[in-house]
Amino acid sequence: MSTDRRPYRREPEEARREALIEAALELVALGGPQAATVRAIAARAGVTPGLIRHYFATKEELTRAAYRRFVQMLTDDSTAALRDAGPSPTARLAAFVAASLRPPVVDAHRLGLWAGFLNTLRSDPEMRQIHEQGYRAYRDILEGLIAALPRKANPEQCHRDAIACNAVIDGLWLEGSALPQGFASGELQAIGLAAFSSILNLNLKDQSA
Amino acid sequence: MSTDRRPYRREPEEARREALIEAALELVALGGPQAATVRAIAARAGVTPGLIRHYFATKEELTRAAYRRFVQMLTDDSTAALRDAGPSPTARLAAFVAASLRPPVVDAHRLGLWAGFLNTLRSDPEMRQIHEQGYRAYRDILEGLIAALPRKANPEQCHRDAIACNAVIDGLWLEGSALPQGFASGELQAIGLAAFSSILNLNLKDQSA
DNA sequence: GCATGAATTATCCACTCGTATAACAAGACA
DNA sequence: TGTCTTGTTATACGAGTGGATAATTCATGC
Repeated sequence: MSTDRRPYRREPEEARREALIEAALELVALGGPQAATVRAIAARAGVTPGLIRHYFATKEELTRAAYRRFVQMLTDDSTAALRDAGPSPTARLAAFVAASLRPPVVDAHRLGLWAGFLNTLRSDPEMRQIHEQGYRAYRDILEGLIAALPRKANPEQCHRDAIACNAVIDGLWLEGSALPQGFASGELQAIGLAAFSSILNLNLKDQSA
Repeated sequence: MSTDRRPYRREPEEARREALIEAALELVALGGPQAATVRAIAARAGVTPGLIRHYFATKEELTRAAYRRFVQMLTDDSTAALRDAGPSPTARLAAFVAASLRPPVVDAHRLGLWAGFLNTLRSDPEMRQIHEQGYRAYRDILEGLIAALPRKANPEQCHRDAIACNAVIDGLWLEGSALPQGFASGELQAIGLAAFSSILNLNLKDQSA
């Protein structure tokens, strides 16, 4: 008798983990954490449910890995712009801000993810820790860029400025992600640069890459 | 034998509906939609699960009623400040902005609610409609306040300004709600008023109530 | 070819969810 | 005080889902 078993390919470990994490993130973004069931994740990743436990001891572990990756993505995409930026501190900050306020960082999908995970953080302390690490890392980068600016400002001032600037980015990010049609191309970045200029008392507007 | 049945009081219809809606909102805020089960809602409202169907034909109906109330709350709390504001258009706008950027509108609880409902909107068209009605109502109020300002601006300009100003409020709201400790008392409102002043090219900062 | 372990299949068990219904009693009204 | 209405409780169902597991099979590198 023919056992019509589903054909499959053996993938390298990293690729599989990757695919599972990716699938989990997509599901959370689309339907919240309750949509990211083991079965749904497996289906979306193109494998069968049993396989998940081959790579992750428990579903929580997968969830955490997914969230870790999400947080990482946010900072990575903003930081990537720094590589191509010149040495000028002003230009580097401008590039960072601009990158944080355009796709793929600004994206409805990511907003959905963010919202989906938000109240997961309340219950799971480990998730919360991942969150806070990521948040701090992002703000530290921003604070470093601000501290390098050619202006008179002591460390405390830089710290407070970083908090305010971070708030501006977060707010604009939310707005741009929630209402993609509300802003013309580049408008969000222009608003952000203007706000930074006014907070930091210098001109970033002509520095954007 | 003694049937130790739970003692209870008969409440007026409105009070019960109110309590159930309130309980549902609290649960969504705390743990997302998946936490707002019929049983949990009933427990939090101090009744037994069966009662819910006495007031709401289905759970969806309760969920929608809850969301309707949430959306209403957001605009109501901002609009309330208009009642005590003077007749000056500038002062009225300032009062509206300030009210939108302080508790109880700015509140971690409300952010949790907002996030919890976000990806419910995607699946349920009726929920989406409630959302859009509420959003438009809010922005219409804002646009009305802006149109009343003593300045040279045609309706199209007012419309675009309203969108931008709305974005500022939303962004700051998010930021203030997510990081309550990040802002001193009144700081958020000050930032908002400054941003409005710059967008609308007039001075709102000395108008706040 | 053979051994290895990645991937499949099938199933379990517990639990939760929303819903339905019948019995009960609180409070209004006579 | 007695009776009626209906708000409220209690109980249960039936379906479905959740994550987890154990055994089986076959793709692949050596």
